[in-house]
Amino acid sequence: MAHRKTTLKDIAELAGLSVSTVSRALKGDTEIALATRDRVGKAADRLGYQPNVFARGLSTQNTRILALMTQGLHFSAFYRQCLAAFEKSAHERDYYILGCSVAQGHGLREYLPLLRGGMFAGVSFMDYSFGDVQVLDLSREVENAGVPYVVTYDDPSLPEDGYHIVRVDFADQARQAIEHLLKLGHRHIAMVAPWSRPQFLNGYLQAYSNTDLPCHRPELYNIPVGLIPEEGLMDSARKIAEEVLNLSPRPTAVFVPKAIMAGPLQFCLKRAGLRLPDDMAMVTTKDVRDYEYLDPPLTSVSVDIQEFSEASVETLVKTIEGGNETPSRIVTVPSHLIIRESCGSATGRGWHGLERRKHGKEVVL
Amino acid sequence: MAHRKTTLKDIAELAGLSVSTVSRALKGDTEIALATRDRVGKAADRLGYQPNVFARGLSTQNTRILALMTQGLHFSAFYRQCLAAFEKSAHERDYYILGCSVAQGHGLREYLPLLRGGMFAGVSFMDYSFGDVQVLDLSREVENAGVPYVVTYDDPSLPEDGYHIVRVDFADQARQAIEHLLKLGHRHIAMVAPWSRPQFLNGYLQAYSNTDLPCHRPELYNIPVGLIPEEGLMDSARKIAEEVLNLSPRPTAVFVPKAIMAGPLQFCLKRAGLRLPDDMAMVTTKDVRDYEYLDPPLTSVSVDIQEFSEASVETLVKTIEGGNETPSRIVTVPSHLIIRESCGSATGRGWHGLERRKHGKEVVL
DNA sequence: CTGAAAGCGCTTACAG
DNA sequence: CTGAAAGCGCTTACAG
Repeated sequence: MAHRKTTLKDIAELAGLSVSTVSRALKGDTEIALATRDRVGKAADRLGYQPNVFARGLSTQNTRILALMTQGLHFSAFYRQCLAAFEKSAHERDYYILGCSVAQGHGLREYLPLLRGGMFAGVSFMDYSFGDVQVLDLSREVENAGVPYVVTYDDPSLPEDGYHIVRVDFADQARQAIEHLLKLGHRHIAMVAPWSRPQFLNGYLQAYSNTDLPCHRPELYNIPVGLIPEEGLMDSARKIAEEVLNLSPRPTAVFVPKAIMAGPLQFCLKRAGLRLPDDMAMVTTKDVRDYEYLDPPLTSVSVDIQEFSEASVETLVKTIEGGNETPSRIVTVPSHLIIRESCGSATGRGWHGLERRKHGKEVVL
Repeated sequence: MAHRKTTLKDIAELAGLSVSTVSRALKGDTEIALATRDRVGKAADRLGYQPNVFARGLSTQNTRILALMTQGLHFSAFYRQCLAAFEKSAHERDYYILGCSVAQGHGLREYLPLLRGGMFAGVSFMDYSFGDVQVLDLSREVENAGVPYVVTYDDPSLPEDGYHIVRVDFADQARQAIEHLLKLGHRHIAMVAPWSRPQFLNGYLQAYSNTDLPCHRPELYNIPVGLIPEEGLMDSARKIAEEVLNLSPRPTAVFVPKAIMAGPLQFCLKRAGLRLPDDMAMVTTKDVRDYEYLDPPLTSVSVDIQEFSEASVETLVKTIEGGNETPSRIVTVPSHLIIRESCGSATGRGWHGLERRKHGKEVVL
């Protein structure tokens, strides 16, 4: 099918040098004469040289292959954008990244032999709940395999010491979102948050208490949702929309930290006859490009994906290269409010701000 | 972070044998005394041995890692089920499989260094159009890297010789679907097919000509669609629904080889006020479990995923292990009609068959 | 500034 | 039936 792959030896022969020199030249070792480095580079290009990842990995004990593990990767636009950003950060450090979708035992069968087989130089666990037993098992596997890892996206059930954590402050996100909505005059705000992230509720309550406004029955206005299978997205959204609309008094805004539901929920609310943003303001999290194309475009509070990925990759690479002695490291990536039109913004279509209009339409789901 | 990985040497020491013997024992070489094999197996288990993929790959020149490349992997339920099935087939042969989502140049940047770096023992190109220049470039890259590959899902623009192809007969799928619909009494049938797969139209026409029924303006009733970005799915579906419903005479059935659109299209048709299956029958392709949970459950014509994956992995592994001399191989995987309720089947809710009812409802999209 | 040599963890002819 | 040895393609002390 094809020519044998070109190796260091081929280059060495072509350039009349030893394999060791070629190896050093290629990695830009300044001990090697500049002229030599040049010559080697040219020869390598001419032969289309690409280092054999396996040989390199064996020799250095660093495969330079990182795994980004999360559940429902590729399902969520946010995860996919993260993967792309991780990739960018990894490449800058001459690492590769492979996205592994590992959810509740599923996908593990696929990656475990590779993990144990020394494939990965490090793994980043993204957006897992370490309260979940399955996830704990997974992390134990990784630990047993002797693979360095970082936990990105935090988790409350994780002790701080002994872990490398790139943290997103969920409570702060909720606080920012709710304060924004309170400032716009909303008083009854529903929240659709992941079951496993109680921090959002803390932030929600904190925002109210910061303003001295009364917080009406938070136990009802906060709607926790579990893991949603891809196929069940619209169905869940419809149910949630129903729940939101049946609250009394009817909320005028909804904060959706369960970001995967934001689009579907918006769709369902519109189908239910609501005019957005007038009848219902919306804020979500995990900002992605797609929010701009939704109607109305979604306001969100989110980490900057690139900044976040950068922090995660940097921490991971430091851990890998620093060896066992790397002190455990906690980084918190800040969250910012990104205002679009879903709360009635100035952008594009006038400022709706405080004047919420009553709607008399029949709501049909 | 963790104990050094256990190696063959560790087992050898524990069992009081040489590394070579341990290596052979572990792969079940019958030359090795059964008692020895046993002892080695026990020792390996006790130490939690897992062979280092890199060392093995280096030594055998076969990394045993396969790549399944397709665009929009994980986006489509079908692709994901395929990945799972490939995985199963691969594992039976002691291979691993990694899913790579590579679309129009995108994702390539990520996988190319790994590909060139000798990571993959083989790659399966799934459901690509080799008429596309980008795809040709990709295949050339793979070829230059000296990596064996198979083309699964066929392509008309591919010459047969010199390729290993696992083929799906698109024309036959269309013929089966349309014949099914014609038999049920439908006379005006819309088709939503991928732009890049003209074979579907051939099958469509053939079904009509087999029955001597007149085929009304196929150039209008066949609606070609291009690549649809994930975010644009519902929008596209809405547009397509509109197009279908504006055809005159209004079709009573639609065949959707662009399978990713089937669910969304069904949803839109329902939202447009149609009663399914009475007002519109539907057949699609790429059968997945999810079809069973849709309302009404979707009839489809499809290859059996496991059979298909098995054929693909088998062909690929033969090519890898057979070396350059493997004769080019073409396998066609048969397609079957899977009848559910979306054409008004006997299952569950009575037989609607020939009596199509007129509907007087307003159609709102 | 460059090269010879050992080693990463495995496999596989080749001896015995 | 088992072992010593070479080799896969790279990296990296260690000499010179």
